Amino acid sequence: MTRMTAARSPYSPADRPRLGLRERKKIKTREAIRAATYALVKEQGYDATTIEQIAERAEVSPSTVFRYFPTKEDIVLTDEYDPLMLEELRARPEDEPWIDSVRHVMRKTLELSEREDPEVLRLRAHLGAQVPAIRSRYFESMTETGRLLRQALAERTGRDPDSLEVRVSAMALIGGMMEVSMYWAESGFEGSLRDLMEQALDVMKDGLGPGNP
Amino acid sequence: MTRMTAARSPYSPADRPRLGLRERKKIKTREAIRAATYALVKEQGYDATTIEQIAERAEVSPSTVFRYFPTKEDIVLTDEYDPLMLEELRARPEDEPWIDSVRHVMRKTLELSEREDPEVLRLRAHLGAQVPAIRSRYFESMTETGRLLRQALAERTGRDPDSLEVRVSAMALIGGMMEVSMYWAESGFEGSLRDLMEQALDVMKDGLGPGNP
DNA sequence: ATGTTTTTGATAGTTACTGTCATTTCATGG
DNA sequence: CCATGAAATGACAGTAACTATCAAAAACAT
Repeated sequence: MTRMTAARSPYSPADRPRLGLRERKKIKTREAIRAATYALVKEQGYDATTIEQIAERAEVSPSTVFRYFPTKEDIVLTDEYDPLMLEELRARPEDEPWIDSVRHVMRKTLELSEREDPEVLRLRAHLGAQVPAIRSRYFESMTETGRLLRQALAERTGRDPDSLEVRVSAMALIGGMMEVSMYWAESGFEGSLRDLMEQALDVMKDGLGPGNP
Repeated sequence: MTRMTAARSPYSPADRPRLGLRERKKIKTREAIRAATYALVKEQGYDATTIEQIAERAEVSPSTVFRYFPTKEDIVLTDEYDPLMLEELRARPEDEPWIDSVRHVMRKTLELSEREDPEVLRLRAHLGAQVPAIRSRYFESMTETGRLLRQALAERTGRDPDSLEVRVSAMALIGGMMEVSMYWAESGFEGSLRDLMEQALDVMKDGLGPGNP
């Protein structure tokens, strides 16, 4: 956040339109749609909430909702953490074991997410555990995150990012992370997600061999 | 298959209606729907194929299609291997490392599947790689398979099947297996899926640690 | 053959999503 | 401040996957 390169703008120092009215409105609309969705979902549940209701509460037309989000699931799940994670990942030392890099990146991302909006993280995990459609989309988006991982893993181990080994390792990790989120939601959000995630990483690091302790 | 407890039936030994006309028709309808779907998908692609077309070709009404399969994706993906896998898994020696048991079970299941219908396995992998909706459903069904795995893993390692460790291990493995299928499809079905799967299991067994070789 | 139960098909409805086009809203140069 | 171009919006019509309901048809039991 606050990553807008403020840099000397052509405007006088104090006042800063920075974003045109159009852009600001777009952001507001996006937020309005998301907020409306979160509220309605909390009130009625996900399935019972229709796009029409969301549009009404957000004071836009249904068309506009679809213009901002391709699917209903995306309204709940869309975020912008991937680029941040990538940045963070690149910042890690070259010789660090990749799984430790992942650990750091995840920790940072979760911290950030929890600081910005602790509700959302929980709602997502909860819906991911309950609603199949959401879980699916959730998995898809983690798969995309997994692609970033492949890149990093390949660089660290000097292997082809498209090799079976790299792909399987990355995806196994994604699967594990996914399950952590489910576990967290299903156990009523006891304990911190970060701690659970670190435990999970320990398990996977040591391998799924014999008595993987 | 052929697990129907044949036991002394009230019929004379030679002739065996065994399944009433009703049951036989149901099986035939089911197969007709599946066959129609596979054919149409091969001709036109998945998205372009509608339930109406499927119904028409299978010579049933759309209602009936939905009565047999809850979703379009299920027509493509539904199978009955899970119970077989469970059986197979229980047959493995108690003291075998669980991941080796998985290896054997997967090998057997893939052999069987390839013997019964080599086309289907490929079509599924292909669609899983191409069509998001199918991939999602695919993942869901593997997740269910993962639950069986949890049980077995727990028994072997004397841990709670609902513990984070067990759940993460099982799901990581599922993620890895999922990726194997994608890999296979994306590389044009080169090599045998079984070999790829075994490679993947080796990778995961050794752990996702430092330079997981 | 007849009464019962199961399966089917027809029909109507809901909802997520797509495509198109006219209208409105912002941006910009004079 | 206004005219002109560009972007965003809303209204509308359409598609397709599903759901629910109910009467007709098929299989079963006696």
